[in-house]
Amino acid sequence: MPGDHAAVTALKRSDLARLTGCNLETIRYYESVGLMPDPPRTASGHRRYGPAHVERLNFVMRARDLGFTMEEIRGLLSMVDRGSHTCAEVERRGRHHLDVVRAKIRDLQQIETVLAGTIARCTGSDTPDCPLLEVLSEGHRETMAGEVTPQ
Amino acid sequence: MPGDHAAVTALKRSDLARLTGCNLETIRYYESVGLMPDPPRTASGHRRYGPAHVERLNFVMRARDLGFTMEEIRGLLSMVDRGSHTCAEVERRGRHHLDVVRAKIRDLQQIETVLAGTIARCTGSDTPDCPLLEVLSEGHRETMAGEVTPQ
DNA sequence: ATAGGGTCTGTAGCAACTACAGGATCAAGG
DNA sequence: CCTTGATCCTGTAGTTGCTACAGACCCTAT
Repeated sequence: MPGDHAAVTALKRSDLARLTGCNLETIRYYESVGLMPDPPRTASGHRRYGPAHVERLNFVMRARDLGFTMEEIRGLLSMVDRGSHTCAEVERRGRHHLDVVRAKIRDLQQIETVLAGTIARCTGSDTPDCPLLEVLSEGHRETMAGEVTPQ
Repeated sequence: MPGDHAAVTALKRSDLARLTGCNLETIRYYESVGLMPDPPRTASGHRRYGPAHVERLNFVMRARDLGFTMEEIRGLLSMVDRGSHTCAEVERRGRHHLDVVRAKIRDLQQIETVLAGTIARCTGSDTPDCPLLEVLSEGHRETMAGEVTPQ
């Protein structure tokens, strides 16, 4: 009789990876950093996951897709886990993250402007003279893309 | 008689850092990864820099400000060092980088759209119900911010 | 001569994974 | 029942682009 009742719905790590699209190793990583709970194990030590783990991992991956840092995700999850979350607090954190995203967009747009404008002056010829190299060689740093948020 | 003729214009690492605005440790790092050449040393092993090093470091920092990866910067520099660069080739690499920058902008704008739209539905109240948490809990990953370029 | 700075090296840490080595275990076929 | 190949386990190293520290030198000024 292979497997008991509980094991019928139990998922191996590879199943969880397949179901969520998450990398196999990343699941173990999320476990090690506390984003995923330690799952129950078989007698021989193999992880067994249930529907709750699928939901949890999907939450993490969707937050990741929205660019939340692991620290932010950990914060959101621990609020939810403690049941101590309010819409106001989640919104506050969301807005903060939105500010960060918008700052990154602005930085990248600044880069795009300089880069596109410079490349537009390129001749595409086989001569060594090149507007882009000139900008890199003689441009003033402070007018290019001021101290950018770490990507 | 302190210092010979050559040493009059010689810069210490801290001088180079101050002149360029580059972090002191980063200079050594750039040296270790081959972006900066090994500078001449005093008898006791202290690095001494000249104007060429200032220019080189400024080039690296401006390229960094434009979001070029170290691999790309290395490539540009080695072309210039060999004197084998052409505007056409530099432009090609610049355009490639521009494509990457634009892809990042698109990804972030996608994130911004979802995030801003979701947060706009937040009530800011002390209830646990929250549109953002709902999106993270039940949203479909493929409609959020499709497989993003690694930031 | 000595006190305080600066410099030297090597190494560890950050985010957020990804990948491998080397061993244990599972599941299916013969 | 046993073998074989796939999967699982753990720990650890690599990635990018730095930054920071420890502990040992060295340099300069008083």
